[in-house]
Amino acid sequence: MATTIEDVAREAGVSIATVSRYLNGPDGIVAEDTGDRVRAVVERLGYVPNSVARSLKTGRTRLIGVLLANIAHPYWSVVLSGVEEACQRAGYGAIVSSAADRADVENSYLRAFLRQRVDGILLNPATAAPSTVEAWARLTVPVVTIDRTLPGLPFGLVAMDNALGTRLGVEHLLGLGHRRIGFVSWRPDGLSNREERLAGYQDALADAGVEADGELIRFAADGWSDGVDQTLALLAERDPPSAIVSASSMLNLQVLAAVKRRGLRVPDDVSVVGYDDSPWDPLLDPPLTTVATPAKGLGWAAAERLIRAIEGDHPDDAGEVRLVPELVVRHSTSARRRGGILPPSP
Amino acid sequence: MATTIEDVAREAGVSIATVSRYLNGPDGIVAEDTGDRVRAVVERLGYVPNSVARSLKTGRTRLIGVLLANIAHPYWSVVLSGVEEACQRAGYGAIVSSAADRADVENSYLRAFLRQRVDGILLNPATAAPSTVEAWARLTVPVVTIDRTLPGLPFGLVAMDNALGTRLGVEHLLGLGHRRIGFVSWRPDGLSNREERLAGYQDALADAGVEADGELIRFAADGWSDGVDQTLALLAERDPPSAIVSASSMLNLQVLAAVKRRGLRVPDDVSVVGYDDSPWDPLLDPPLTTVATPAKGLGWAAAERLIRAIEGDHPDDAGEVRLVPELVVRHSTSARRRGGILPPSP
DNA sequence: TTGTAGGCGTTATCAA
DNA sequence: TTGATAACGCCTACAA
Repeated sequence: MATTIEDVAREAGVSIATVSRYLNGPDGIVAEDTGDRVRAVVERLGYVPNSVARSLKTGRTRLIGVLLANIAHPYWSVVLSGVEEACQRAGYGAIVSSAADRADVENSYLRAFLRQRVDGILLNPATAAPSTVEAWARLTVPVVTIDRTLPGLPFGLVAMDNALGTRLGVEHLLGLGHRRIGFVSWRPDGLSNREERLAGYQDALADAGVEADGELIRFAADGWSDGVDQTLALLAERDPPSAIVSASSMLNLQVLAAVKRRGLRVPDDVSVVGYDDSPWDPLLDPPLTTVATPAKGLGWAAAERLIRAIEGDHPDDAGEVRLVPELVVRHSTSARRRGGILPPSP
Repeated sequence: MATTIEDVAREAGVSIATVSRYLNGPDGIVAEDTGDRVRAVVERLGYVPNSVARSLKTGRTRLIGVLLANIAHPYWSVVLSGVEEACQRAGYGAIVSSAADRADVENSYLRAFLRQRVDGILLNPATAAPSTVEAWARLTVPVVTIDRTLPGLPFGLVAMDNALGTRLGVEHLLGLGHRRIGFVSWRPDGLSNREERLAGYQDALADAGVEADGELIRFAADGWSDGVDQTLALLAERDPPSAIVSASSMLNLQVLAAVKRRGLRVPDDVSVVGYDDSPWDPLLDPPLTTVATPAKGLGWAAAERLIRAIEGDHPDDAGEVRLVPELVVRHSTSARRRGGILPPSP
C-alpha cells in the first residue's frame, strides 16, 4: 500500500489533523517548525495524498465527464485542447469518452459518469433519440452541452453561431455576384448544429431575394466519401451552382475534391467556401476561404462555464453562449464568371 | 445527498451486505425473492453505486490516465478513439490531458494522476528532458508509452515501426527511379519517433547504395507553417530532389503546398510520399501516396496492453509492440522524369 | 497551535 | 442465505 497521511503523522510526530491542515490549510495554520517537520517527512516518504479518500469525505471529485458523439472527428482534438486548458487552470480532470454516434453507448457512459461521481458533464449529444432527452432530463449534476443540443435538453449550451456561419459564407458569395449557390452539409438529424447551418444558408438567400432551389442543397452521410458524391451530383445538375458552401470541416475537402474530379477549377469555375478554418485550410489548393470557428475557444468556454456552474456561480443556467464565427477570405472564391460551368471534358 | 446503499437496504428490509452482494456478486448469491426486492428498490430510488467509496475500499479506480504531449494534433483524435474503445470494452475510464509540449505541465499532470490513484498511465512523452525520465522512473503504477519513448524510460512501448514507415516511402521512390529524395520531418528532439523516421530514410538510401546528401534533409519547427518554408528551401537547392518524403501527417500538406507554391506539379515535377494516411489524404490534389499508420489501432493496442498490465498479466513488461505501416500508392508519385526540375517561372 | 474522533459509502470477513 | 462490523484514507468539528 502507498504511504498514507497516518504514516506521515507518525514519522513527523504529529497528529494526522496537523498533517492535513499543513497540506490543505492556509499558510500559517500550523507552526512554522511543525510545518517544516511535516514537509520533510512528506518529501522523504514520497507521500501523495489520496484524492479518492478526499472525494469520499468531501463529496466532490474535481473530475468532469466529457461525452463526445464521436471523438474521431479531427475537429475535436482542437476542442479538447481548450477543454484541457480550462480544466487544468481550475484543477479539474476530464474523463473523456466517445459514443461512436450511438445513443446506447452514450447512455452507458452517462451511467458510468454518475457512478464515478463526476462533478459535472460536458455533453456533445450523439443523436436526437428521445431516450437521450429522457435519460438526461432528470439529472442532478450540472451539465453543459457543447457545440449542439436538441429540443428538450434543459442544459446550458456553448456553441458556435451556426446560422451566422453559413450566412457569412452565403453573403460573401452573393457579394461576388453568385446567385446559384450550392450547399453541402450533413444529413439533418434533429441536432441543432446541422439545422442551424441549413437555416443560415436558406435565410441568407431569402434575405437577399434569391429564389430558393432545393436542388442546390445536398446532404451527405457521415464519413469521408459521400460528400464527394453529393457534390458531384450537385455539379451534374441542369443548372449547376457557380459556388458552393460546405457546412463542415470534414466536407471541405470532399467538396474541393469533387469539383476537381469533375475537371472544374476553383475558384474560376466554382467558388468554394469552407467551414471551421482547420489549421490546414490555408494549405489547401487553393487556400480555402472559410468560416473560421474558434474550436479551442469553444472547448475552453464550455469547460469554463461548466466549472463555474459546479462551483456554484450559475449566472444563466440554461442559457446559450454563442461564439461568433468569422469569414476568412483566401483564394477559393472569386467573382462569378459569365457563362457558367462548361460541360465536362470528354 | 444521493441515495446510498444503506437507503436501499432499509427500504428493502435487508442488510447493506445483501444489497452489495446482489449488486456485485455472482448470480444466485442472494435468494431470488430477496434479489427481486432489492432490484425493485434500486429502481424506485434510482440508486447509483458510488464508485469513489468502492475505490477507497478496493484500492482500484478503474481509471487510467492518458497524458498526451499535445492533443491538438488531429492525429490524436483518431488514436483516442482507439483508446476509448479498449477502455470501454474493459470497463475503464480515461482521464485525458495534454502537456502542451511542456515538461513542467507533463510533470504536474503526472502528480495529479498519482493523487487520483489511476490504475495505470498511457504516456506520450512531451519532451526528452532528463527531469521527465527521473520523475517517471520510480513510479509504481503500470505505465505504457504510446507512439514514442525516450532513452531511460523503463516502460513498455506501443508504437509504429517508424523506421519501416519512412523506408517504405523511400523504397517506393527508388523503385520509380528517383535518386535524389528529399526528407522533411520535425526537428529531432531525442524522442524516438523522430529519430527512427530519420534513420529509416537514411538506412533505406544507404542499403540502395545511394549517396547521402545532408542538404536533402530538412527539419521543420512544430506547427503548420515552417514545413512550407523548409520544403521551399529544399526545392531551391542547386541540385533539388525529384521526390520528397514527408515524415508526419501535419507536414504532408505543408510539403504539397510548398511544391505548388513553387509552381511545380505533383507528381510530374516532384513526387511526394506522405505519412500516416489521414482520412483526408485520398481527397488531396493529387490523392496522396502515403505510409498508412493505423492510428486507431495504435490507441487500441496501447490501452489494451496497459489494461492487461493492470489486471496482472504482464507477458512482456518493458518490451516493444510495433505496428506495421503499409504503403498506399495513390497519385502523388510517379516515375522520375529526365531533366529534373525546371527553373521557377518568373 | 495541536489532537481526538466521527463519518463519508463501500467491500469483505466472520458469524449466525 | 443473510447480517454485523471493521476497515479504506481523509477532513473537520470539537476539545484541549
